[in-house]
Amino acid sequence: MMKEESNWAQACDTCRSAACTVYCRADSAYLCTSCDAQIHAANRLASRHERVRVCQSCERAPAAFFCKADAASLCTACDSEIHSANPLARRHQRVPILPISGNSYSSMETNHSCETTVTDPETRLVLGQEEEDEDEAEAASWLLPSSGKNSGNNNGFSIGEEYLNLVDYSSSDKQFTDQSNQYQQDCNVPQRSYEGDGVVPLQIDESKGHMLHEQHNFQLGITYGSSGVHRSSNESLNHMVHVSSINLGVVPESTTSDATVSHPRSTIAVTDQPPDPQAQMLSPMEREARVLRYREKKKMRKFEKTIRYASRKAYAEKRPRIKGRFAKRKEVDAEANEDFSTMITFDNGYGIVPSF
DNA sequence: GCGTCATTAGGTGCCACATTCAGGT
DNA sequence: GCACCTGAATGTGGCACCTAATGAC
Repeated sequence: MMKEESNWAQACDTCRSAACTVYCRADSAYLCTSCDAQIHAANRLASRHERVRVCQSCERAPAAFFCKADAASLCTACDSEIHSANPLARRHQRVPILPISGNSYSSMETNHSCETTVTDPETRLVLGQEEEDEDEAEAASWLLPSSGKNSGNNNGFSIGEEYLNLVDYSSSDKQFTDQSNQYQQDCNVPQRSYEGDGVVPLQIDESKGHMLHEQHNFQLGITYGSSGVHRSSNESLNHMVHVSSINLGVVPESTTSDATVSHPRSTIAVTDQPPDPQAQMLSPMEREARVLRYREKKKMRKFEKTIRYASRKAYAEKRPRIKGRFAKRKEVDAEANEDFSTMITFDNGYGIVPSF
């Protein structure tokens, strides 16, 4: 398939002028936000097309997972690449990205922010557009222009042997989502475990939750046991909760629970197509460079701390501390008095009158 | 529906400590 | 190449108090 020349991102199959943001499985087409909204709002049938967000790293393949720590949607290849880089990255919790259906971007918002839930579909669309514009601008800053990278439908990473894993990964991924769905149906809890800040699958039976996470990790090619780094799912999850909530600057709000992913189905088949041969031309150095740029960008964007209440900040700054911890004013006063009396005694010993 | 009061959850900065990483031997 | 040590870098917990949100009336 010939694509319009673009230096860095998969072009929209419809307008061929904007970078694609979603992949429509029914149409087998990569679409930009506006075309997606236009096409899938045309009629009821079209509105039921399932779309998945395009990988934010390579921008060339449908995203399969959302990394909560990095706040990024990643295709299987990028996910595997990035999260096998180091032990810390391995701990990032990723959840399967559910397809978007209907003419809204609610799932995107769910995946990419924990901000106030917008119920109005039109407003959602606008917000989605703004977000996409930001994403596009962001992507331009870290994606490398490389020859022949806009000619395929898949991710731009050389996968080679990895692809073999990904095929299995992809097929088993469906198992994963099917099991997840089955459980949700059994418990009548719609997508509870994918809730905004609720990184920990709160209501999942321990054995099932463990099984699901183990399977997920297995699919991602992550092995904990052999290196003695094995952690229980609870342990790792608890760890990730803190990382994600602090490092991402995600501020839980009262409306967070409303951000539940609402897709009735969660079938994911994002690696159906074989990898684009040209996309495999990227050297390991280029891949690493991309990953590094991606991480840098995410770090800059997400690690900024958000101050919601300046008044609280002001109080916190004024608040007395003992070894960095907030201290009770009484204790501080008592300590100050003790110091004061000690000082007086000490000073008096030398016959010096303290001047306060 | 509106106002008042009580209760509660969560946000805030800084430091000590823990953990991880890199480099040297 | 491996193990061990050391210092640097990074991540995390915990504290008290105040405010916003929430519920009851």
